Amino acid sequence: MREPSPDKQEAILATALTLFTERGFAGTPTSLISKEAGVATGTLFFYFRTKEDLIDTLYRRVKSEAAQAMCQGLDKEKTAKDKLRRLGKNAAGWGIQNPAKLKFMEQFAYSPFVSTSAHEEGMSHFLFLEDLVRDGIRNGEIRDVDPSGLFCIMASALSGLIAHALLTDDPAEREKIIGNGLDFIWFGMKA
Amino acid sequence: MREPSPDKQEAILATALTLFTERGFAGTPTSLISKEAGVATGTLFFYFRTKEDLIDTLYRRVKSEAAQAMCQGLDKEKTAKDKLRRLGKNAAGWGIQNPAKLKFMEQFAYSPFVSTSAHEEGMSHFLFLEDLVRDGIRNGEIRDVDPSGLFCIMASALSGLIAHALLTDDPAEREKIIGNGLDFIWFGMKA
Amino acid sequence: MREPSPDKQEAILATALTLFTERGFAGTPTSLISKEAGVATGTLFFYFRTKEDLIDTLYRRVKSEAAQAMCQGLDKEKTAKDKLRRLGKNAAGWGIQNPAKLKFMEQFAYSPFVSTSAHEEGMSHFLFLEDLVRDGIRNGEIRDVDPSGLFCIMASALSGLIAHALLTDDPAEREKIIGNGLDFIWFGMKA
Amino acid sequence: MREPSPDKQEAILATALTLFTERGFAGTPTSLISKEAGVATGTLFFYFRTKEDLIDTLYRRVKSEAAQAMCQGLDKEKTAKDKLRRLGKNAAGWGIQNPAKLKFMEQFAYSPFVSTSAHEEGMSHFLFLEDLVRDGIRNGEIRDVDPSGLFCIMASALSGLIAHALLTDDPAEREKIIGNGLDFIWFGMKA
DNA sequence: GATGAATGAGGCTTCATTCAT
DNA sequence: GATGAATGAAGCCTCATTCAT
Repeated sequence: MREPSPDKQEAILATALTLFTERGFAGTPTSLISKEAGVATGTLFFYFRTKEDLIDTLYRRVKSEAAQAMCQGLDKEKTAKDKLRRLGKNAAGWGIQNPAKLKFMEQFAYSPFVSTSAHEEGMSHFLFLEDLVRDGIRNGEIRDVDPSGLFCIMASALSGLIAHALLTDDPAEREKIIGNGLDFIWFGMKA
Repeated sequence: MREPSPDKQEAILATALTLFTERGFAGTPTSLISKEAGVATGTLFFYFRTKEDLIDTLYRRVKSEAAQAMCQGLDKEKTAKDKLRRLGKNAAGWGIQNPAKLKFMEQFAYSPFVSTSAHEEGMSHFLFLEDLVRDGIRNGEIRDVDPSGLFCIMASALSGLIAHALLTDDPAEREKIIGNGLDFIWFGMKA
Repeated sequence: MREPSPDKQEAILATALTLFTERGFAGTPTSLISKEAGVATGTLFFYFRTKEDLIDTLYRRVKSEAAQAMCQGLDKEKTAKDKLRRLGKNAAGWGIQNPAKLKFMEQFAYSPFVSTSAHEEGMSHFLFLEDLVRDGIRNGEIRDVDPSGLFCIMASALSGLIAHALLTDDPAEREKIIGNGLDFIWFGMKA
Repeated sequence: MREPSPDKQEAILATALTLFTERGFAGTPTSLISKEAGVATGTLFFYFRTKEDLIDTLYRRVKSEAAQAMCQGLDKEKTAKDKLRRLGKNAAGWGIQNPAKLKFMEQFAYSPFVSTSAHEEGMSHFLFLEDLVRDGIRNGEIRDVDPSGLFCIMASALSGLIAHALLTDDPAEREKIIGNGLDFIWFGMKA
């Protein structure tokens, strides 16, 4: 029990995720995090040098987890259309399963509290998406316009879509919303 | 803004806008705002009861200004397609002219520092957009799916588009990016 | 009363002097200083940016005051012998009148809590003493050896002398101790 | 001292000596001492009950070692003059060989971090010096004034002398400085 | 003997806000 | 209206010390 206990570190991270999304970064005292996580003040600073270090670690993790969730089964799809649809479904599914993490990502995507390096690392996990768009253009499935622009809009649209899907609790309706949203995105992109 | 201004309230608002976007809300002491605005500490609290009151006022103003900018000449357009295109151009144009205000809006769109009432008031200026989508569906120009979903994705896509257009300094290229982006959105929506 | 009140700053300095000598620098919380000085926590940091700034200011003041006290009437004396004796009496007199300041000087003379620059400034007030020794050597009153060495030993001896004189409360005995001590120093220096 | 040492207690003491003189007592966390000494945090507290206990032990040791060094060959000298000169040379020699220990002694001579009892014990090793002065007075070699006053000034002067000798690296010059300084002291004391 | 994760009191400092002038 | 000295609650973080392993 006195060996490095991943439990405490995990408890701190999980608590911080919730509190940061609920109350914002500056609105969440480290003392509250440690109290809610059931550890002592000092313990938080044993695992994370500073409060910034804590949110940075959290940001990297969440971004990385989100990226991984989006990739599931992506290589099984052949066409760009299918890949994008699978991607969109993965993203929507993950976002709906992990609304706190999603909200955290959106809230801190432009936050000055997250270090530049963490922002960059977070971004890096999603670069493959741009290649995906590029490939679709090359083989004629997707409209031949600036791929980074397409990608950027697609990402924004997807995020809006998930946010909207989260407004309902009915799985069937969600399914429909997501389907319609992915149609929107695909019609916007296809050649 | 950094010179002794005849209108101290405006100086405070302008300075706060810049500093909040550059350093975040909690990262910006009111003392810094008053110093940069060239007024005394107490003066800020004469015009704004609290720091929250200041950001709230700012938020309402910026949202309202953005909404007004988007409406320019909207009633001159007849079809939903033309209305949406005009709208998109207005939005992109305003965002590019006022990047600080745009960044401020995005950064504080989900911020707990802005009061719920300010958020609601901000949102209210954009409700007419949903009607616009609804009308388009009614007359067959726009795909017949849940209008609020369409609107939500459209807004997100537009925001991503502007952010992307801001990355370049070349007006011609911007024009092209915006054109492509508006195409994306229209193809995603049209019947 | 809301105009810059030298009273509060002075109260803080006086309280800090006492507490630092009684309890050491690190042993004295800033909260204790402000409480004893009758001001709020924040007031201390309004007048002194940091705790280090406070001790630095104190150090500069005390050193400067001590130096000034030692110079009193020095130019009225003609010979090096008389000058040194007057100097020694001044020093002893000041030290006995201001034991807290003296203790403070000794305690923080080598302290890493006082900045190098404050140490240097403090030292600078006493450089004239070395010239005094140098003059004495030149006119043959003082032994012709390295003046900075002589000065250094003289200063140490003087400090030990005052510390010893402070052990008694009887003014007459003090007078004798100081007289004997100054003899010691003079016999050690004279040609 | 910085390699894994067979004797951890000694490693801790040696490291603490250096760090305390370099950074002060309060400026040196026990965690830093144990890290630099190459032991675990807990190990320090196995050998020393508290941080105060550590500095106390160190103080007693250093004072005792210094006293012992000063006594070397003292009984071989016959006259008070010779005894004092030998004493001075011993002290200067030791101080120059052990500048860290000397600095430590001076820095903590009045420190509230060192317990009263350690201060007293440290002082006790030097009491024989006062007897030495007393004997010199009795047999007419030394001026007949209060012996404790003489002793006190002598000690201070000696300390200043060593500090001054440490400023140069040239052994020959040091020799001269020490010689001159011991002359100063002797002339100040002799009958 | 030795380790180092865990503790929590307490330190320094910031900063929104007030109010006498 | 405007000022800025003054306030004190509250935040982040350090660090001496413990104790299960």
